[in-house]
Amino acid sequence: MTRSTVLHVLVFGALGGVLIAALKWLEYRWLVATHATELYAGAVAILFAAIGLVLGRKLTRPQIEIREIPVEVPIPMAAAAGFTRDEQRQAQLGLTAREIDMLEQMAAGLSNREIAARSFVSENTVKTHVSRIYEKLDARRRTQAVQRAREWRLIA
Amino acid sequence: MTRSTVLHVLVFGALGGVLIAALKWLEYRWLVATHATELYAGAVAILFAAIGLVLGRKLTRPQIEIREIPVEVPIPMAAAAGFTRDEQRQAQLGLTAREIDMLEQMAAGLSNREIAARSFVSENTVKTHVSRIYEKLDARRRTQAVQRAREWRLIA
DNA sequence: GGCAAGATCATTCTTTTGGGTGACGCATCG
DNA sequence: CGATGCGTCACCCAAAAGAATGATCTTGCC
Repeated sequence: MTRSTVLHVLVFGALGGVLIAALKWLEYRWLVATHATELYAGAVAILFAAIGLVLGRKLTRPQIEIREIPVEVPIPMAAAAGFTRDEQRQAQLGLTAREIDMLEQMAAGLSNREIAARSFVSENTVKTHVSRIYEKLDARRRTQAVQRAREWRLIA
Repeated sequence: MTRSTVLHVLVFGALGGVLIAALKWLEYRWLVATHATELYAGAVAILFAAIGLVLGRKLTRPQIEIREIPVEVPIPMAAAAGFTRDEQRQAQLGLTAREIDMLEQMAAGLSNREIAARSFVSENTVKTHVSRIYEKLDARRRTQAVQRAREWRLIA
């Protein structure tokens, strides 16, 4: 194939393309001329359908879809792990800090001996404290004292 | 006013109505004849606008409007004042209902004698139960058993 | 300085608890 | 029917807890 041959092919191709385009253009003109009303109606239809669509979206109230979204709610400290000693009542009952201390260890399930060891005092001392605690809490037993102390928010 | 007068009024009124209606009809015919295209276009416009509207409402996804509405949520019993026994662990430890029963009374601060009286059994029986509880809870003291039972949610 | 409160310790005595063992009755289950 | 689990009860012994009393020491306060 020579260069001129290639050129010819390209020229004829281009001419063919132009010809087809021209024919299509004429056909289009004829279509527009003969079906003007239908085209007009079509255009109006499309336009108004679009307008209707937009209006339909914009002007109608948004549909409310009730959906429950789980939300993390911070649990109030006081209910979770927090504890506040009722110092009011503690003072009112005349419980000393040391006694509250003993009380906590009693509640932890420690024996007098164990408390004595941990507190670096004699077992007798612990017994004295414990006895006074009973008096103040009006308890007769260890478990009762612990229960009362809990109930009255003197210990956690 | 005589009957005939009334009749005349009615007849003239009717005739007038018919005349007006006729004139309107002619006017309408003329309007339709001269503005056929506009009317056609108008009708199409209205129709398609309606179609667009309907489609816009029906075929599009509903607009979701996320609106957070604070809702009063009942605090779960378990967290508020309620208590749920860890029956899992209870079974796992092999604690019987009777033992839990005793455990609760121990926690209430009752002595073996008191528990015996309230449960209508002998003090010895209570002691047996209590001893078994200690074994199962791996406790050596009353207060310790109560503490463990609380910790493990076996009692309130 | 002296008083009151709080913490410490001891001694004595009683009560309660806890450990160990054995036994009986009653269901349930394989 | 025998095994097992549960609830019941008893007896003995040891340990822990509780009651009562008295004493010392420190600290804060008037």
